[in-house]
Amino acid sequence: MAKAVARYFDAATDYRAAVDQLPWRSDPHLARCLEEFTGLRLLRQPFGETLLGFLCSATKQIVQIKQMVRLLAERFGPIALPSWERLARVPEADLRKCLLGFRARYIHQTAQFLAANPGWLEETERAPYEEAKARLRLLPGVGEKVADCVLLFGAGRMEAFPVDVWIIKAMMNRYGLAGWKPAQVAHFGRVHFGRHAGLAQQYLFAYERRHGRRGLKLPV
DNA sequence: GTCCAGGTTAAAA
DNA sequence: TTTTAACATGGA
Repeated sequence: MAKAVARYFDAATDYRAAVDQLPWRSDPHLARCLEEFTGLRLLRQPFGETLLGFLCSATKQIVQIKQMVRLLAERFGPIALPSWERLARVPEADLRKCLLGFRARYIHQTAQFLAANPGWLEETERAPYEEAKARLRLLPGVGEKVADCVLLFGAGRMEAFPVDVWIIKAMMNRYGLAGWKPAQVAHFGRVHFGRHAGLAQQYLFAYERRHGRRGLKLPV
């Protein structure tokens, strides 16, 4: 498990330098997260696989997302995850059998689009952050959050700051941003955490998953 | 049985 | 422009 994941770490990233540029000196909560999760690393997964994984993620628990991805690999891979080229030849009804629910349509339509536009995904991966994000958002099922996840974990863009329910909770519980909407939280995150906001996001996420389980209000 | 899960979309206000 | 509901499914 650890081994399989480890090959996806981005060894080229200088994490010491990146972490040092985060505002931990003026942010006690971030400092606490950095201390508790020393050695935390970002995944660097293949771009297309990351897109597929996060197209499965909407309002699903992580264990269930893993299950969906595993079924896709077993059913259509069959060794690893199926390519988009392969997925384009899979009927939507067959995708639905992988517990995907309404996400099956997202994957099906995305596969059709990618099949009709060869090289589009590779170009997107190479594009500057804002442009890459805008392109990804053209795909059905890809909004702000998923686009940022694909760029952070699939392209190593550390300026991406995905805002999910855990980050909403973290901002509410640790930063007093109760009632803030996702777009507002995203803006705060980019401004407050800076160039490596995505790295900070992972620390906040890890901390909130460990300590913020259940309930919206928690002792800080 | 009810609520929620690493959201997005289209319609309605 | 902002808010609301629907979307599928399974675990807590």
